[in-house]
Amino acid sequence: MGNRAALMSTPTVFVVDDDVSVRESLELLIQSAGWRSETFDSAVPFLSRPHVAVPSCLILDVSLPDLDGLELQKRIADDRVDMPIIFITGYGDVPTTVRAMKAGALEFLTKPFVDDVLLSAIDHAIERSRAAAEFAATVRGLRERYASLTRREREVMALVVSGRLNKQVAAELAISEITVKAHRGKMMRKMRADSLADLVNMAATLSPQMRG
Amino acid sequence: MGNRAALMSTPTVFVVDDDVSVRESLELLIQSAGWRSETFDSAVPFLSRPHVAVPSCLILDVSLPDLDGLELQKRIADDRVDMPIIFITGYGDVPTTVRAMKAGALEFLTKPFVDDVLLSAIDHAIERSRAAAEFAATVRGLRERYASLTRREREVMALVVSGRLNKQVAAELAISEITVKAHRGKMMRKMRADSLADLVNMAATLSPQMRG
DNA sequence: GGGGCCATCATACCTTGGTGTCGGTCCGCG
DNA sequence: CGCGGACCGACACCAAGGTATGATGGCCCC
Repeated sequence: MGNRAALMSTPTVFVVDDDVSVRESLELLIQSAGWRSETFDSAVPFLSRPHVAVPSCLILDVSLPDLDGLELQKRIADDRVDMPIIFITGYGDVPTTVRAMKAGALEFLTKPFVDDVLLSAIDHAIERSRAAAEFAATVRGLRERYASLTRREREVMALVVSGRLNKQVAAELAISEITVKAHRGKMMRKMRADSLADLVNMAATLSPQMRG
Repeated sequence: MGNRAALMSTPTVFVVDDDVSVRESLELLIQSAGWRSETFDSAVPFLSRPHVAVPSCLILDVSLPDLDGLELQKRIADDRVDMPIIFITGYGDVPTTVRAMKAGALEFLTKPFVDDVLLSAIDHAIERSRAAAEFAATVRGLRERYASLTRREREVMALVVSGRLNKQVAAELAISEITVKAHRGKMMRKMRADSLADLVNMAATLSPQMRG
């Protein structure tokens, strides 16, 4: 138990702001609060940085020399779902704030802000990042298993989770019931589902990917 | 089919704003777009108005004489989940905007705004209201059925949706398997679930209420 | 041509789920 | 006190799920 904290990797707080004095003071604040920090003076270098495998968040200035903050937010929306964004800005207007929040920003702060407000926002962000990463990993695992199914197995799975009996599945696919059982068994093993309830929940989590 | 539109009740747009000229112009705008409208000069009278049974939304001024807009939003958050809020304000500041959006506001507009922007916001709001009302009705139905279960039936349901076999349920509850079957059958009928898959989905929808 | 994968089906066997009927105890309520 | 409901359980019976073994044929690729 003693070295568990040492083994856990430290969350990273990214900062993208074109003002060097802001970067420096934020870096100091972040590191003194016990997180790792990495700063960038514009969006493009940040985008080319490889992803990290630890909980993280992004403190992002709205106005930037290359891509502005909202653009950057759009770029990483699909890409890094486990990196919540905290916006900071010198002169914030309402429409920009609304756009940022609608696009899923966790927080939107105007400079100057109280340090504690930012620190607690980071706290929340890291916590959310952790949860999002965990969920993403689950979904990734499920998608891999689903991808390993054959077409028939997928068809059987879809009908089974919708509550059809083997007999009905057989009728809808115009095959015999025993064949359905074969597909079903193989599918359950591939999905590593150890009960129908399990499978239904998996399908619910997967439902966005199952349609596409 | 011909009189179906006539039978469908018209969505209602509520307006709470202390400026009479705003109320009047909004009323005109809303009604000319084909919706019903009801206006209030402050929060309290609005709160005492009975709920409507049609899709609806609320156009809400941030600053009001009695309860301010954010307070009112808090009050109706649990109460009227099917009434999305569109904020309007003369002098909007960023922190207020953030609070409103975090609390689930659909839109936050600063006066003066383009009519079309508001109209399309109302469109979205009504659509969301419709969906929310439908979902709420589903949940209400499920909760009623769940409430009609006896304690034992609920215990059996919880174990069944977690993937346990009747045999295992019997062991965990220290009763015989045949009794589990009896409870299970009665529970399925009461819940109007016609397959295990069905029940698992119901339980997923109900899960917030099942814990509490 | 052979090996691998997929899909199909069959036979046989066992487990699990589901229902109906019947009977019993306990408890609370009018 | 009697009634209803919850809870428990047994017997019987049938439907559905699950697995093992084995076999056939199509297809693709080396």
